[in-house]
Amino acid sequence: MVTMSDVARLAGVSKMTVSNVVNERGGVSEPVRRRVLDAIRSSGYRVNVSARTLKSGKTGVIGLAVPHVNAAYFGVLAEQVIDQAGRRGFHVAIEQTGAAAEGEIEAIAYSHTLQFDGLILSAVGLDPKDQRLPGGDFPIVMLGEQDFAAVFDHVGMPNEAGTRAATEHLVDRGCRRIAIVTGGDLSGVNVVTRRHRGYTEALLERGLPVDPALRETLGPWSAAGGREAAHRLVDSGREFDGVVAVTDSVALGLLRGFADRGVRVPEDVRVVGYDDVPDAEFAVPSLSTVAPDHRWMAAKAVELVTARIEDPSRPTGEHTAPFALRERESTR
Amino acid sequence: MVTMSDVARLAGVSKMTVSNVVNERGGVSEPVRRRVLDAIRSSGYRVNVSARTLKSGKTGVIGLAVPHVNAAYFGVLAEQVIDQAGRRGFHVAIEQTGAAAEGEIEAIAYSHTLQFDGLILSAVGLDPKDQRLPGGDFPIVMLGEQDFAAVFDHVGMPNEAGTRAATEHLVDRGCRRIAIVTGGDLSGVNVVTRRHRGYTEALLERGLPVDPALRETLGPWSAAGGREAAHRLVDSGREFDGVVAVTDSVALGLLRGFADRGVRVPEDVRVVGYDDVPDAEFAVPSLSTVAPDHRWMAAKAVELVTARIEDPSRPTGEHTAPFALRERESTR
DNA sequence: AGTCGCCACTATATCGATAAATCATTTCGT
DNA sequence: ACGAAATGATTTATCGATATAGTGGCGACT
Repeated sequence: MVTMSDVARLAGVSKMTVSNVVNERGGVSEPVRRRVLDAIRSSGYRVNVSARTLKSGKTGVIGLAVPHVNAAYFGVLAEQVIDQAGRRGFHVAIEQTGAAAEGEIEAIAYSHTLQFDGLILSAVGLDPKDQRLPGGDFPIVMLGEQDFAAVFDHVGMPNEAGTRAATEHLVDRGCRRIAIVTGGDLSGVNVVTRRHRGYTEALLERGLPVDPALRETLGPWSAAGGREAAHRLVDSGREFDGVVAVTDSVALGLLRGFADRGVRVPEDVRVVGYDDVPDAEFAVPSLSTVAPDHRWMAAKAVELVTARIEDPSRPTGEHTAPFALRERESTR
Repeated sequence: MVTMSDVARLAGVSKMTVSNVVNERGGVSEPVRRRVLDAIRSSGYRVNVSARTLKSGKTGVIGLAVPHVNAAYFGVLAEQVIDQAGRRGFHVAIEQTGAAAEGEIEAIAYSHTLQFDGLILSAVGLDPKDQRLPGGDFPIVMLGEQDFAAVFDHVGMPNEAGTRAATEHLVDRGCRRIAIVTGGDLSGVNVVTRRHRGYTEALLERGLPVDPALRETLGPWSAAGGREAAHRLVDSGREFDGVVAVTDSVALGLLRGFADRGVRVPEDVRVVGYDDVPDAEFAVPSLSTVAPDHRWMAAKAVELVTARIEDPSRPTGEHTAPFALRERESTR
């Protein structure tokens, strides 16, 4: 392995000068600079990032911790974050938390040990009051779900507004008995309750009753879960002409489940999802959905985490992504 | 920041003893071990990975470089690799290459500087003869696509066998004019030509003609590309009763494109894909597809890269994943 | 002339952990 | 009972880069 000393010897200068050239710090005359660059090229030298990190305390890496890398919305997010971080000279390392508080705490702890400069955490299991949460000493941006605004920066989705728009859209299309397929923790303030509130508010505003029987809960927010929920909705004989799904994965599962039972979408039932995953556009029927601006979210998250890396004492803030309602075949 | 020396002072031992406790190296008496562990707990000490890496030369991190993190099959792969690597005590850092030789070379170079212990590279743009490729000095496992078996370990997909099985399946279902939707480099030996060969071989074996007019090419292997290909196939008036798609993404696009034109699947045309992405099962109609064993591939790749990390001089090998044909509604 | 300031570069001391060598003690074999 | 081996802990010398202080030389200003 070629070290900086080797290059220094080759160029006939001190290794500090090599360091200055490598890091473009200036104060090096042009002929010497050229000699050093030549020596670097001919020796095939590469900086040892561990050594640099050890001395400087900065890694140039931002951690991105998500519930499952194998989830539809994750790819969109990761791609944007990698892109945005790259523009600011940061690399991104991806962690998987398993959608549990355990894993999320682990990711935070690991961030310290691996010495990420900052962490973007898409937390779903973590409670804002969890005692294992670190203080404000490490740059963390919470993404998408729970609201930790008091302690950390938070980039959230338009949960209530989005679901309200989705529900209103169904009403506008003539739906009168609108079901909601959701699941998880229905107490406190979180994604589930917020999206649920958007739904009830829209119904009340439009003068429609909120029927608890039209709330179908599911376990994992997956296509498989959605499919089974659709089966239960149909098989139970409940009457409904529209469904709001908590995510697109679930909505795509619903489409499948309705197809299993011979229920036509949108003729018999209209369906609207949330996320605008890539597949939503290509489903049959294509899926109407709430499309939060993922690019905006990624850009904001990276902006916040890099800002906090530079100035750890800046005040935290709460930011909500804009969204659009994509009207497609499933509500036509 | 708490260092090992701080812990040593607190426990009244040398820092080497602390190191021995932290790394479970043994040779430490139980009472001293306990004292050190207490000191670690009370001080909140965490090892500094940069320092450890600098000295030991090992990072405990395996790089996983893929074309786009935002691709259907990637999630499945990444999840498996993370899981398998975790079992062996490695973490996984994900890189994005942008599906170009440039990015792939970059990923390899970066692996050195970030000092990954090894790299699993899903190369699509790189030529096996590229001069920028490093020698056998760094543990690299090529995944999925090109065949670099002479220089690197390679875990491949059953390209020919899989597509042959898919094509034969269509024939068994009564298809006689089977189109193939593919794209990219049709010369040399790569995914495209291999899958294409599986298709032609199956047709010839079953005594069916190979009609070049039934080969529809596309640009990016995406759902959007598949959708457009379906439009072209239908609008051109070519007659066909089955389609083999080069990937599931393309196949899902085909389903969408046929729906646009009122072509029924499987009644009018049967469709089979390749990959068995999670959505294939939930599409309407659900997609018949070649399902390479992703878990097997991930396990093998991790096994190979860790083996080479331990013994860099071991001979390279070529490994092909087993597969299953999932028969679903699109060919029923 | 003196000295102040600047420039280009060098010397030295770390950053935090660990491999290898060393040093006390015990324990053991014969 | 004495040397050999085993045990438990410490010392020392790095790993490769960089922050900081320092050096010599030269022009400029008073």
